[in-house]
Amino acid sequence: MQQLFQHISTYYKLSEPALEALYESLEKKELGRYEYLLTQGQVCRQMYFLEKGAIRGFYQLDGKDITHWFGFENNFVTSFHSFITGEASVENIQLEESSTLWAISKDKLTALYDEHHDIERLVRIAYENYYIKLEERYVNAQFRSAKERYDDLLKYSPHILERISLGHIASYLGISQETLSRIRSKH
Amino acid sequence: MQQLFQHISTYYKLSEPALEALYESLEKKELGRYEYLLTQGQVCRQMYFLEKGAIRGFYQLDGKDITHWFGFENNFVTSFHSFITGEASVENIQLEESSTLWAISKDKLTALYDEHHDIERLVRIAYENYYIKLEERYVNAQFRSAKERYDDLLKYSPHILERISLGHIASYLGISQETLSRIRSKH
DNA sequence: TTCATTTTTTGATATAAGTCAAAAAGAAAG
DNA sequence: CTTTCTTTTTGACTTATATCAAAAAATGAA
Repeated sequence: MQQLFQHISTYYKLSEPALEALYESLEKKELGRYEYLLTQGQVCRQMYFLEKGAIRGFYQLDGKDITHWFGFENNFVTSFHSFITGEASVENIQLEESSTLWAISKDKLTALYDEHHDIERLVRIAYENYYIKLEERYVNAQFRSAKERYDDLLKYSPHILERISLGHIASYLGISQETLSRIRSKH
Repeated sequence: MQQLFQHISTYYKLSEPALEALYESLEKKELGRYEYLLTQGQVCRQMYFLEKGAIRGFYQLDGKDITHWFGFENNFVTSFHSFITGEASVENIQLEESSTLWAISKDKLTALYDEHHDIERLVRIAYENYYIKLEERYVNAQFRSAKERYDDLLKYSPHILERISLGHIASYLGISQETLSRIRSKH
């Protein structure tokens, strides 16, 4: 919890009453490796803050898993599409490591927006940051070669390489596992 | 202006005083084809609402233009990274058609957040929507073939095909112009 | 209309990356 | 330690897409 509060203060400094209300709305979850936070078809009604651990989001395409994001310490994770629209999720969220999370329901978060302008500000700022990160990821993914994408990962997100299996990383990078293995073998 | 107000009401219904304050902060711009809203190296201090026209965002890679987004009627456009961080932009924003825009400066928008909680809510909701649209675009871009990406564009954004030159569309789809031409020739 | 410029198409060839199959290496279980 | 199962690597081959070059078509100006 301390860690969550520490992290969100890098986005925006909440007032004491807002922090207190937020505290009241959060629920701690401890889950083991390979457990699911969400499976496709469900509506995602929770937003999670990942205090410790690793998580991936993936969906099925032609019978294969496509991993399209990872979450680690200090990340907010949810199926954004489902959480925002209230529609059934097309993605699955699975733990890659045993993890400690803080969950808040959409209803409680919505209520907090009404009661505390600064919580809505914090979330607005968080969305801004998540938006530009995604935009960067998009540009890197679409307009660069497999090798360049791997080199970027090595440079900017080496923790992913240390904690996630090659198959999932290859999928995340949008390349085959064999190609990734070959790229890697030529340092 | 009517159109902007109409459009934002699909996100969230603002109070009368908020609408009035927003009205006071907007500035109308009419620009011609090929004019620039922003060139790389500048800090983007404005957010634009595109009432009528067409716009593209692109950056330079190995001497070539890479078009990574288009804007049309009812879109909010800016260099999000630069606007949000205040850093110099790596992208250029150029008009594809003569356009009518409404501009708001970051300073004025920030002031509006303080004065009107509901304007911050509107923007938070807009970011949510833009985030999930970008996420969809990301998944489509990275995990599908050139043909599938083109078919998607044809299905979901046919207006792009009618209004934008093939070279820019190919760049947007992350494929060469020749390949796009060949895909298209086989209906 | 005619000429010049830009955009799109077509052809030949090269290359990055995928697929299928099997071997090797690593991790887990008894 | 073996045995088993999973993950990673290697090899041979295929395929999608890029690149380079030139022709054709479209657009725009005079």
